[in-house]
Amino acid sequence: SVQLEMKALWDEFNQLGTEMIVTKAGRRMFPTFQVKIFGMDPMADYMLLMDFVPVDDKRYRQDVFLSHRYAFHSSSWLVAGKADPATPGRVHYHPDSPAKGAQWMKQIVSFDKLKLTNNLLDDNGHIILNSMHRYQPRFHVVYVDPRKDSEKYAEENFKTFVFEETRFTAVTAYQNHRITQLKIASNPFAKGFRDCDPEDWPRNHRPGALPLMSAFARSRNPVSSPAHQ
Amino acid sequence: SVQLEMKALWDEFNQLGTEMIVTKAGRRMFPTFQVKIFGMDPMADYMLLMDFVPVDDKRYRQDVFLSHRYAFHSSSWLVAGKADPATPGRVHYHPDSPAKGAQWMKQIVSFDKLKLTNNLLDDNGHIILNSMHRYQPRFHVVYVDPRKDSEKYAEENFKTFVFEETRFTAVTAYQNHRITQLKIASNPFAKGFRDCDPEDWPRNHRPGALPLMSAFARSRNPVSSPAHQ
DNA sequence: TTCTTGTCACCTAGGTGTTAATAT
DNA sequence: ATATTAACACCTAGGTGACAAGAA
Repeated sequence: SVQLEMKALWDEFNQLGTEMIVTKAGRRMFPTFQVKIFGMDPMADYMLLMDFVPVDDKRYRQDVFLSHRYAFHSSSWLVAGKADPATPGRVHYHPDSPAKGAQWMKQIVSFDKLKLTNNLLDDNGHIILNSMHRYQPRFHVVYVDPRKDSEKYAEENFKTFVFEETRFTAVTAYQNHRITQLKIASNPFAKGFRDCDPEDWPRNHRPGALPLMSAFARSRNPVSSPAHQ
Repeated sequence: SVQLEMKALWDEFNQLGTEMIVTKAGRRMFPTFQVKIFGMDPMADYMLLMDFVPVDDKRYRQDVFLSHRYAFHSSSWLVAGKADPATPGRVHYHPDSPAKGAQWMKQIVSFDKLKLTNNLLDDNGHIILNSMHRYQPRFHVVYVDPRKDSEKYAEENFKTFVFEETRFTAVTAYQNHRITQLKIASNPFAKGFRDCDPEDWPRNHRPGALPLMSAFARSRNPVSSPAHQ
């Protein structure tokens, strides 16, 4: 059996409609797909892998409010038509594969090397997805059968686990501002975009440090760092 | 068979008398011990590991020149007496162990997670060495015998490789200034101490950047970074 | 005196959302 | 109009030798 790690965080994202950025170079997922595994044969070899299947055959587009004179981006999705041609159905093997059951079970298994791309010609082995389409991550456990006619037993030698709360829409830029804010609040690498962090602010506060700029005041050129200019 | 990577660099260090820093928290080796492996059974499982054996039973001390009025640190070593009591003889398993021969052979095997410490009570699994003592790194390949009476064959199921050019003296601070300079010149993480780097200086040069301070002018307190103060 | 320790500035390496410019 | 790209400031995480202070 398999237990999804950080389920509470996944639920929070899922409630808003999770979005995952895809880039040409490949982008990690956040939250990272992580699981605890139980009930393996400690001595047997297993391969662990993930793939991503379309949730439907639709293409989405961002919703827009039409006010009296202005248009506002909404946080909901409209169906924009039929899905684009399917992407190459790649899989991502956990880089520790193959390994013994004991190895897999003794700690959380993290797919933090997995990257998503929208580049159909990607040759880095990343997972290729269509932007503006919805996907369901799947987790597969494959028992490495030592018998030499193991192909015959392929059907019974693997097991698939699906956590619906990990569904997401692939995007090249966030569509829902609340998703952006939740990513900023929960991903350590986005700490630079937090307007304040009540949690550990007094601890880390250095009196002379430059104040964090608000998201609105931020712009690229006018801000110069004295150490670099 | 096994081939030492970066042999030219190891030779250069060895000619000067390689020194490796040991710290309480654990310090990586530089150069890193890396090998290419040939002739494994691609389908069989192997464990790869390293250990460190004393080269002799001596303790060393730094040499000093006595000039007319002053004493200068030399770059040679004097025997200071008999070795201190032996440290716990730990081994470091390559973290990918066990893995198939095919996996090990398809790329360079790097022991960059291995750390050296002088803390006899270390509980991070690091290699414990006595400072001011000389050591010979050893590399071991263990075939994981599938037979259930595999203990009987332990003798024939492993092979040890020794590269004499990887010998070094464990130190808590560098004794030979030329070793320090070679480390600075060849370790990317020490780039901050290079006085100049003719190789790619024009490329990386930013006109407004603070100039690198020379080794002599450097001191801790008078230098303040405007971004942090 | 000689060796060890802890802290520091300065790096490498790479993961974030932002933004302006460019496609479509 | 909407979607994508590429450069960027700002982080996390952690590997360097220098240095001052401490220990033996």
